[in-house]
Amino acid sequence: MNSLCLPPAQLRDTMSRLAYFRGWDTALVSRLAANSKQFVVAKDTCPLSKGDMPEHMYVLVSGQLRLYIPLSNGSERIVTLVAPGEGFGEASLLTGLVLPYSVSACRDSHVIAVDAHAYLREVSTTPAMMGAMLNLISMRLMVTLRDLEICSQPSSLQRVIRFLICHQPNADVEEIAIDLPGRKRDIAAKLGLTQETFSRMLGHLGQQGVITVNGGAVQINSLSRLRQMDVAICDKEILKIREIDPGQAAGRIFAG
Amino acid sequence: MNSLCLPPAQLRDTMSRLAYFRGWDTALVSRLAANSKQFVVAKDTCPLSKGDMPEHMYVLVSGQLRLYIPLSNGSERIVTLVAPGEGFGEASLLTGLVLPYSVSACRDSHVIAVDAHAYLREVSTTPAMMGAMLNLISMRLMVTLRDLEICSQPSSLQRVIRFLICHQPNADVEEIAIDLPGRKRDIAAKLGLTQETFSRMLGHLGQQGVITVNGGAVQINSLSRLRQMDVAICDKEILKIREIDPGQAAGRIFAG
DNA sequence: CGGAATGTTGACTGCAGTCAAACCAGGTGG
DNA sequence: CCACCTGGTTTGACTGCAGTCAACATTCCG
Repeated sequence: MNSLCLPPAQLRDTMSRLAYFRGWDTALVSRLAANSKQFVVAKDTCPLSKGDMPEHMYVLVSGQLRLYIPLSNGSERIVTLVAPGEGFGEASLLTGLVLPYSVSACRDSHVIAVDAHAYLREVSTTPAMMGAMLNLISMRLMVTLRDLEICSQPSSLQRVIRFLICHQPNADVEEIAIDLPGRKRDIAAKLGLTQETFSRMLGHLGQQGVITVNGGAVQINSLSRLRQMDVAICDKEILKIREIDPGQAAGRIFAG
Repeated sequence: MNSLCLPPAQLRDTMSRLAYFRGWDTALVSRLAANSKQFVVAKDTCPLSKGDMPEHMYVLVSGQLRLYIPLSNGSERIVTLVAPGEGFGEASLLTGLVLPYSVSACRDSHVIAVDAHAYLREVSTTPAMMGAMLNLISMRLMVTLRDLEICSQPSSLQRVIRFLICHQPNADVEEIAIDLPGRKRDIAAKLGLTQETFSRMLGHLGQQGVITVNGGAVQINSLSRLRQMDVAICDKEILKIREIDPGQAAGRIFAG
C-alpha cells in the first residue's frame, strides 16, 4: 500500500469524478480532498485487516477490492466486492468500532483515503453530507440483509438461484445477460459456498437449459423457470412436512 | 394488531420514557407522538411480512418481537430479537425499499408506530434526529455484520462458542453469567442452527465443564478455555491444510 | 394434577465440504 | 507455431457434519 502523493488539485478532480461524490457540493469535496491521500494496493495484498481501527474512510478509484471475513477453515466469507466509485469503512468510523472485515485487492487498485477526523467533522457539520451518509448506510444495511437472506437458504441450489434472480428482481423479461462481478470462487464465497459446489450448481442449471454459462458470462434463458425452480424447492420441502406424496412435487420442479 | 388509541398526552409520555427516544428534544418527541399510534400485538401473530412496504417506523414498548427471514424449509432465520425500547423499520423507510424481514411477536407486545411521513419529515429537517439515525443505523449495520460473521463459521460448535464469547468481548473476567435473550430455538435460528444442534453443542460444552446451563441461564465458567477451544478449532483446520500431524492439535483442543 | 409448550436425546440420511486430479484459457518465451 | 506455465475452473470420489424425524424429558401454567 504505497502512497502516491498526488498534487491536491489532481486529487480533488479525481474525487469529483467518482460516483461516490457525485452531486456533492464542490467546496465540500475540496475540503475532503485536502485531507485525503491516494494509495496503490497491489493485487493480493491486504492493506487492512479485520479488527483494525480504521483511520480513514476509503473510496475505490480503480481496480477491485474484496471485503471478507476470514473463516476458521482458512477460507473466507466475502461481504462485498467493491467496484470503482464505491466506498467502505464509514460505519466503522461513525460507530468507533473496529473494522468488521478484512480488505484485500482482487487486482492492482487505486484507493483514496479520506482522513477520519476530516470525514467525521464534515459529516457532523454538513447536513447534506449527513443525509447522503444516512442514505448510503441505510442502503448498505438493506443490501447486507438481502445477502444474509440468500446465504441463509438451506439448499445450495437455492442460494445460487436466488443470487441469479436478484440481479434483475423487477424485470418481466425472460432472458437476462449477467456477467459475474468477480471470479467464480469469490462469488461462491459471497454465497457461503465452496467454488466446487457453486460450479456444480451452475452446471446443474445449465444442463436443465435454464441458464447458459460462458466463463464469467451467465445468460438466464428463462427467468420464470428459474423462479419456478425456486418455489418448487420450497414446495417440495413444505410437502415433506405435510406428508404429501413428494413424487408429484418432484415432477413439477423441472416441468418448465 | 389492534390499535389502542391512547390519548396523545399519554402516548407522548410513554415515548419519552423509552430508551429509543432518550436524550431527544422534547418538542421533537411531541411532534412525533402527534403522528403515532400504539398497537397491541398478540403472541404468535405476525403484524408485518417480508415484502410489505412499511408505513411506519416502529418502537417496541413491552413484550418481545422477532424479525426473521422465512426459509424454504419452513423454518426461519432470525435477524434480531427486539427488546423493549428498541425500534425497527427505519432503513426500509429511508431507502423506500420493502421490509427485508417478517415480524412476529414472541409474546403479547405493545408497539408504537410512528407515521412514515412524519418520521421522514423530522429526520430530514432536524439535524439532531438525523445524526441519531445515522448512529443508530451504522450501529445496526455493524451488529448485522457481526452476526453474519458468527453464522458464517463452518463449524456449528464454533458458532455457539462465538455467540457466547461475543456477549462479553472485552472482559478479562473468567466467569460470566448470561441469560439467553429468548427461547433456545430462537437463539438457534439466529445462529443458523436447528434447535437440536444448538442443544447438542451446549450439552457438549457443558460436559467439558466450560459452561453450565440451567434453562435459559448460561454460566461461562472459563472464558479463556472457551477462547482456546475457538482457536483450537481453527488450528486443527489450519493444520490439516499444512499436513502436520493432527493428533497434536486434537490433544490441545480439550486440554484446558 | 394435567396438558401444552419447550427442550433433550438418539438414530439415520443426505448434502455439501474436502481433497485430488484433470481440464482449460491466456500469456510468455524459445 | 508449439511447448510450457500459471491461475482459474471443473469433475469425481469420499466423508462427516448437521439437518430431519421421532421419541422422550422437562418446565411452565392453568
